[in-house]
Amino acid sequence: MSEINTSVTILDVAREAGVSYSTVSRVLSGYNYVKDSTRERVLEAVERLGYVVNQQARSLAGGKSGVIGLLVPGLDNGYIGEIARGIDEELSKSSYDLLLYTTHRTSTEASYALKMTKGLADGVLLVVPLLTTGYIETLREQNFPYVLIDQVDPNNRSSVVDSLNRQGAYEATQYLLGLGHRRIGFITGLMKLRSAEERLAGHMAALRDAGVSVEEDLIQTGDFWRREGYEAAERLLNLHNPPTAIFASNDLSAFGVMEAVRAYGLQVPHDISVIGFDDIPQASLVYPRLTTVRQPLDEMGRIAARLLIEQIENPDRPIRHVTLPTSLVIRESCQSPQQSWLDLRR
Amino acid sequence: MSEINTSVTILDVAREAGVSYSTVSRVLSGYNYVKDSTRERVLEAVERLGYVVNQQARSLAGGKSGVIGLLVPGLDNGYIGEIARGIDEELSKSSYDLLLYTTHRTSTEASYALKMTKGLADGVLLVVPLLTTGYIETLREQNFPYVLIDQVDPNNRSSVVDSLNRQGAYEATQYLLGLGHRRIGFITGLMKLRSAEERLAGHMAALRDAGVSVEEDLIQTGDFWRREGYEAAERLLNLHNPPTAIFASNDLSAFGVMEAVRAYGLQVPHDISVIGFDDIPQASLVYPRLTTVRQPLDEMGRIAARLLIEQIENPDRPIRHVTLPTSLVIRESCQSPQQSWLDLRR
DNA sequence: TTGAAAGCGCTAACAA
DNA sequence: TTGTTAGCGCTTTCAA
Repeated sequence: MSEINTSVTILDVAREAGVSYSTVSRVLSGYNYVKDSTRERVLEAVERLGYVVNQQARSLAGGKSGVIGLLVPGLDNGYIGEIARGIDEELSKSSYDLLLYTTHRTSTEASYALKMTKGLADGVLLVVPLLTTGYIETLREQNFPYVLIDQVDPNNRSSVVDSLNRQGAYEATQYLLGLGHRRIGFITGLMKLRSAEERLAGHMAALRDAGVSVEEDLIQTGDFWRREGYEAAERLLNLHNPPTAIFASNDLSAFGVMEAVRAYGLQVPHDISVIGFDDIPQASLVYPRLTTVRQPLDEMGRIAARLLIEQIENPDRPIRHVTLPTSLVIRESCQSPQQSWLDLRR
Repeated sequence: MSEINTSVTILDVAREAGVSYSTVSRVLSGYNYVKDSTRERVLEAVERLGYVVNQQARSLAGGKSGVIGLLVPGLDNGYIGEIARGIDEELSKSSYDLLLYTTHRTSTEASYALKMTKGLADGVLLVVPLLTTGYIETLREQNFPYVLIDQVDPNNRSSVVDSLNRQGAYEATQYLLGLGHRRIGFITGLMKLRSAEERLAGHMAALRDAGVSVEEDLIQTGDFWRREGYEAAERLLNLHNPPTAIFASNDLSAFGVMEAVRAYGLQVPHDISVIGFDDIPQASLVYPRLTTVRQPLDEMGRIAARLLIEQIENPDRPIRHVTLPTSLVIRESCQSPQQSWLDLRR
């Protein structure tokens, strides 16, 4: 290996400034008991040599990395992007860097999470579906700072930032009922996830409270992805007596629904109303613009980042659970049921 | 899996396995000359103690961090997201982790870039507008691996992955001309950037080659953002003799154009055709679906990541410049000019 | 206010 | 095939 390593270390700076290298370290880490003239000389030397601190060494010696880990399933849906934006925004106000891990549904979350605890990161933000919760326990036992975003620790022992899924879904269904819909198709999310469960529960509760009976056929299983949304919508449209409105458990699957509706030669919202959940940026770009339940994703990210930093800098802080409100964003994908296309076909 | 304990080091593993700790190191770094029985004993001890390697220490000692830095302006446009997806996909096939830096237009790129060279990352991917190129020189001088994405080193001494901006723009304009448009508005990108320059050049060339005279009013300055797209479109629509088509230098500003057109009570494509550049995911979600020049962003990310890894693992590799083709994606936002709304108003 | 020195956990010569 | 031993660049006692 013939690399010329031109890297300047504090030793060089020390020599240049004519002080010991621990003094340089003190100046650089903002230690206060340094004579002003010394500090100045050191800073000058730093400048002159173009010295840049080596983070690795600093973290190894100091036990802190200045890095916050973010564990997400992948980058391929607006949902994660919004959360990441919020996190990034908050971190840019601090001195923490962001180390991004995508698990790509390979269920290696646990190993990533543990890797971060070993020096790589000072804390970790988890947006990962908790399919296996074992490592959460491990993080907790090791007293390693972490915050869950949009998911819940079944044991209620973790800091969490989420939103009122159940209530959001309740309001969405209420809205559809208010428009006059009685046959409402519902496409679930990935039912292993708490949020999916809660959205379904909110929907059912709204129906129940309105005295509308629940038909099993109208509840179709989805997984929060567009494709499943499409297919679940097909199943709904193929029913003997199809719904006049479809509530998809997130925007991505709502897009799939809209596609399916179009593929059936029907129109949103004239023939079928569609409502989503999340309000990712694309929701206001699709045609017709999607009516949906807004989850303040970016804010969830921001708050989670803030909680995490607090926890890192003050380890005794008790865990916190922050739940943000959702809100119904009414756009153009819903209307009162018209004379049904089904009737027309009869 | 047995319980994980943070403070387990290779020393503990060595003791547990009854070998020296360098032997443990050998086993863990996949060194081959280890007796099978020894390897087994070590691995067992690792398992039993729940040992996880400390990356910081490993990188400090080994001179490699296993991290690739990604420097981007921000996460708030589909463009970066697509590139990041490609990068992430490629990295997930390797053993590199991704450290994400967003500069938030604070022009601190240089310091981030240098920070990464000091142990934090083994190489860096830059998607940042090169407003100041000084640090690129520094990277190069230090022989630190880096690859530029969608931007060009004016000195031609860097590895680059980009696409045929000029030709893409040429084809887009040609397409509009083919539809019969003669008054085509053009909204530039941020003109400090090479890509913006090239797209304008392609547009002009197509006009010239078709013998269509260029009117200065029809070229409006934008900055690749939606808002400027909107405002530039307004300026075009306010012209005494407005265009029948608008070519925006990227999709984001094309969305702004569509909004402006709608705000003027006009319809895309009936009254005004709109064409974009990039083909970010949203382009096929807007209404009408946007006709645009596709840049294979995810592939650019993938290739850049691959080039970077090659360069890291084989420092003598010469720099490379990969230029990917663009392609016109015809959707629904363009049509032949109709009897103009302008005429109607007269 | 400063310097000396002991690590942080690991890799990689060099010996054995 | 394995052990010994320097460091990697920095932080942080402990003394002075």
